[in-house]
Formats: sequence, structure tokens, C-alpha cells
Amino acid sequence: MKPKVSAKDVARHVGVSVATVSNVINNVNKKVSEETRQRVLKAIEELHYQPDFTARSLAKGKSNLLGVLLPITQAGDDESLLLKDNPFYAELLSGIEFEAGQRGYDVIITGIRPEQSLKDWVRKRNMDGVIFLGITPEPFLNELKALHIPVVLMDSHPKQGDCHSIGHDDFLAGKLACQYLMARGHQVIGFLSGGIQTSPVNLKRYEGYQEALKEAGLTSRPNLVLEDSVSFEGGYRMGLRIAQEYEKSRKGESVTALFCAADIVAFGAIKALREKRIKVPEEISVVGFDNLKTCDYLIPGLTTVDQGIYHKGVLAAGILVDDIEGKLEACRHIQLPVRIVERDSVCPPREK
Amino acid sequence: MKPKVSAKDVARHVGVSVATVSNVINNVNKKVSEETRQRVLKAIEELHYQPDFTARSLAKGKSNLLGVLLPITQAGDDESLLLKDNPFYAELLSGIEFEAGQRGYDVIITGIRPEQSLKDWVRKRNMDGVIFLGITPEPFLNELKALHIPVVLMDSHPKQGDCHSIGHDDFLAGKLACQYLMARGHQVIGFLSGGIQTSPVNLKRYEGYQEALKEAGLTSRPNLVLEDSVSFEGGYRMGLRIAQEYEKSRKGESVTALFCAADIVAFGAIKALREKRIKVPEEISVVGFDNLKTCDYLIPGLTTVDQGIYHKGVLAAGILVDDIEGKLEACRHIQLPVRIVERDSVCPPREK
DNA sequence: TTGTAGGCGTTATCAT
DNA sequence: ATGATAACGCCTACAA
Repeated sequence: MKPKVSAKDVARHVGVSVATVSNVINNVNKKVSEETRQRVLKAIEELHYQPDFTARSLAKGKSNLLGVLLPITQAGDDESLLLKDNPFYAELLSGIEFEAGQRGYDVIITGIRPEQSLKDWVRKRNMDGVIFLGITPEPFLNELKALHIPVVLMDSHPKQGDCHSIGHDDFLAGKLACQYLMARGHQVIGFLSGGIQTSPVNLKRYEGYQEALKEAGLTSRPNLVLEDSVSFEGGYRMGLRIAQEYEKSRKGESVTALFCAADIVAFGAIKALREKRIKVPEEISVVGFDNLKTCDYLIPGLTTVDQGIYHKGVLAAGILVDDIEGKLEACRHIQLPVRIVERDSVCPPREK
Repeated sequence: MKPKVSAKDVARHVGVSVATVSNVINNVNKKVSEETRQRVLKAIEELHYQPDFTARSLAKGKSNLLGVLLPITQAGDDESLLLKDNPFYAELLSGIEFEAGQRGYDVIITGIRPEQSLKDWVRKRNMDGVIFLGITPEPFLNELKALHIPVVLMDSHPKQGDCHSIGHDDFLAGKLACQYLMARGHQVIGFLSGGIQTSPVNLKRYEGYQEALKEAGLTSRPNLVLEDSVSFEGGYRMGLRIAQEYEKSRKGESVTALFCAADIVAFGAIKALREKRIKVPEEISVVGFDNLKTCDYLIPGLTTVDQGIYHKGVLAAGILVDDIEGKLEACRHIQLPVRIVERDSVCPPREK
């Protein structure tokens, strides 16, 4: 176990002080003569010196660590990261990691666990900033603000206060999806999502969906607006209920299309419909939301609302680092554009 | 920006020395009288004191940080984590995070990027141990060994030397999958995977597949053994080639089943087959490998070889922490059991 | 331009 | 049982 080489070793090797070594590393090129600078650099190379971030963190009060907070499965379960159940988080995390790496930061992840104080997690590692994925519990957020650490909220209500937020115009997106369906002749359109009142994102999408119907002189049917958990299983359960509605409805009055506020929900719903022998898209068309890679895997491919997940992750990390490094004046509230990605889960309605 | 409370503050508040505070925190209950112990604990509570892991790392030479190294997309691409393309890594990472959290460690992730020295990444943060997901580049591995840090290799060749490894008996698994297909009447079975010679895992599965055929008195056809990247796209390309073979083969001699060495490959292959109007499973049955959640999303559901991904992650983190804490005598090489999970992508072959 | 010295928050050693 | 104090490796005034 050879002891790791420290700045002191480098200093001794060159015949200068540790301060000089430190200056070479930090002060881009001020304060140190070009000659000694080169000698120090050479020694660093030769000795394979690598500054210790732990010590540096302590001295500078800056860790170059970005905390990413991931939602976990609802209680009752084994309490694992939702990361494993919804590809959405993996894509996002991937984008975050990429940008963070580019800018010299490391990413550390954890689940948003209720019992444990999140603030402590952030404090004990002196994290420079954190990114919340998914819904952020209000109390945690307040804890964080007290720490005066840059925070980026993904997909939450824009008005969450003095943190950055990045999402999209969910109202518009919901409207867009619904209009897409109507443009293809659908009039009876169901809406499937997670809790509408508990999630501003779902609410906005719901309102957009409602608005689109209204503008077209249509109304939504309460029994076609379903809420359950944002998961495959939730989607499956809702799909089953839709299947029931479909079966018992009369000719010309049945659902012909579904707008699901998350791809993962659409996956579950489609599975349920198909098990009930209802054809997608021939009998019921489906539009999802997210544009996960998985949409391509399904047959038929899922037509959905793209929100550039990966890029969103990149952006989030970028903003966070910008703020950390003092390059930002005020809080940024970004609304990313969305667009419909057409695949094969939508077709014109057919008489029952 | 209130300055964070340190051990010194606690000490002053109680009227003892920092050493005593430290002792209360670390030495379970030795060396400190029960009375002062309680007083210190009370102060910690009142002041919301939280030990600083950064400082602790420096002093103890232990960071309580676990590094997880994730493969990245092949060069040429935007060089992002494979995490975003294959749900496999998300499930694994989720398991790792869970167990790490339970045992008081934090997880820090990064892509295995060629240019950057991995060793430096590990050293600069004083990581206590690392877990490699996917294929591990040999040079990196050697760099790591020189650091004398516990390493867990996932799904690599068991003989990688003095690191822990965790995988399964891929030979048996391959054989199992192939036998499953043969038991349902298939005789002409294709094999789709990533590089067979470049990945011991694929090689073993391939050999198992060969062995099963051989034992049944069958032989594999070279034009049905395909290699491409382990990705949806790779699977898609191979599926296209299989479709070609299928079309040009004569009655009674065509492929009737495929064994894909990864679910993600199976997804791509199925997509290609279906686009070429070949029905799965009626015309070609498919067996995958991994048992990703996504297998359930597809229609038909993908019959596959389950390898308990999440649990594997939990185990990996467990072993790593055990080693870090000196609870392990020697290197552990674990072979997890596998089993077939039946869904709907396999049925008896049908005459063309 | 370079070196000295104090400090970042903890732990560990050794007195008391 | 408790307290001083020296590390840990680095940064940053300030002094030379």
C-alpha cells in the first residue's frame, strides 16, 4: 500500500513550497513564473500526482458534487429507486451525468426517503447543488432552501419559489395531444394519469386535454378520466377499467382513444386492453407522454409527446453548475418545447 | 448563510472538548461516561449537528463512497451512459443504491470513458470501493488493482483475478434457454448476441446453446449465429438478417426460434421480424435474457431467462461493503441461479 | 515570484 | 473519563 503522493511530495521533488504547487494548479497562470510552473507541471506528471478532492473540499468549502434525488417506490414496497421501474429517470440521469462530467462535477444519487432528513444528506457531503427528479416533497424543499444551495426542480410546478425549474408547458402539451387525436377523428377520448390534484404536471395536462375538447365543442366523460399511480401497474389497472367501459358502451358512443400522461402508463394500459381483446390502435388509439426509448420497442410503436428527456438532463446539470459558479443572475424557469412523435398507436376511429 | 454547526460548537455548548464529542459519535459507548454521553447527544439534537463527511474522510482515510462505473455508448455517438439505452443498468444501479444506502454508503456514478484515467477518478475522491457494470477494460482494471481498493465485477469473466465477481453460469443459462426451445419442438434455432469472442459472457451463452443442440443431435447453422452490438438497434439489424434467412429458406428447413443473449437485443429483433411481416411467436419464437421489466410491456410478453438483476445489484453492494469493512476473507466469486420466465413469445413451431 | 503559517472539521494519540 | 494537540491534504492570506 504505497502512500498516495501529495502536493508536499511534488513540492519537495521540485524544490518549491506547497503553496507554489497549489498556485500552479489553481491560479490559471498568474503568480507563478513560467519556468517554475513548467517544472511543477513536469513533476506532477512524473509523480502521477492527483489533487485530493476531499481535502480540497474541506479547504474551499466546495465539493464539486451534484446530488441527484430520485423518487422511490411508494411505501409498502421494498422501497427501491423508481429508477428501476421507469426508464424515464435513467434517461434523465444519463443526461445529467454527461453534462456534470463535462464540467468537472461528480454525480451522487439517492432516493428521496421520507424518514431520513434530506438536508443532512446534502450537508454531510457539502454538496454544491442538487437536482430533484419528479415530485418534490414540500418540507424537503424548504429544508434545502435553508441551506442556500442551488436547486433545480424537474417537472414540478414552476412556482416552486426560489429554485430553478425546468419542465414544459404541460397545458399546451396536453392540448396538443388531445388535438392530435381529434384531428384524426376521435371524439370520445379518455385521460389516464397519476393523481391529478396531487401533481401539478398531471393537472396541467388534464386541463389542456379539457380545453382542447371544449374548443372542439366536446366534453370529457368523468368515467373516462382515470387516476392511479404513474407506473406500468397503474396503467394496467386503468386499462382494465377502460376496457370495461368500452365493452358496456353502446355503438357510436364508446371510447376510441386514450391520452396517457406518461408512456409507462400507456404501456400498462395497452397491455390491459390487448388482454381484453381490444385492438390498439384499431379499436382504441393511444397517445403517451415522454417519448421513452421503449416506445420504439412496442408493437405497435407508441405515438407520444416527446419532451427530449436526455437533453433535459443535460440542461438541468448545466443550469445547476452555472448557478454554482455564479454565472446566473436570477432563477431560471425553463419551458422546453414538446412535439408529437408519430408511431403506430393511433389511427382513425372505427365504428364499433 | 449561517455557518454550519461543527463539533466544536457542540463541545462548547455542553462544556466538554471536541474529543469527547467525537468519542460519543464514534465509540459506540466506551470511553465516555453515560452522563456526559447523554448531554452531548442532547446538544447534538438541539443544535442539529451533523458530522461533516468531508472532514471525516480526510481524517479517517475513508470516504463511505462507492463508485459505480457504467459503460457508455460506443464512440461516434454523443458518448452518453448506456444507462439511458438499456434498462438493465437502471435496475442494477437501483439495487446497488438501495443496499449502499442501508449500510451507510453513498453512491457516485460515472461513465467508463477511455480518455480519462479511471484511477484518478477513484483516487481523487478516495472512494472506498468500486463496482464495474458490464465489460471492464483490462487496463482500467489493472490501474485499479494498484490502488488496493475492493472491486466488484458484474457479468465479467470469473477469472478476472483478485476482485470479487458476480454473475451466473452463463454456459448453463444458454443451454437452458436452448433446451427450453427444443422441448417445445424447435430444431432450427438462431443465436443473437453481442460480440462472442469479445465478451466471455456471450461466449459462454453461445457455448451453452451449442452444447444443448449437440446433445440433442442437432447442429447450429452458421448463418443463424449473429453478432452485433448489444442494443435495440443491434437486435433490429440482426432481426432483419434473420428475416432474410427465413424468407429464402425452404419449407421445413427455416428458423423457427431465436435465442437472444440480451432482452434488449430480442426487442430489436422482434421489431424487425414484425416489420417483415413475420409473426412472433407463431412463425418464429423468441427467448431473451435478463428479464427486464420491459419484457412485460411488450405484446407478446417476452419469455426470457431471469437473472434477478435488482437483487444482483443488492448483492454486489453488499459484498463490496463487507470487503471494505474487513468482513471478507477472500475474493468472492458468485454464480447466481437463473430461471426461465415464461411469457408469450414462444410456441411450438408451425410448418411454413 | 515565492514561502510561511493558519485553518477547514474530524479523528487519533497521548497525557492528565 | 476527559482534554490538548497533532495529523489528514489542501487553500489562501500575508509576509518576505
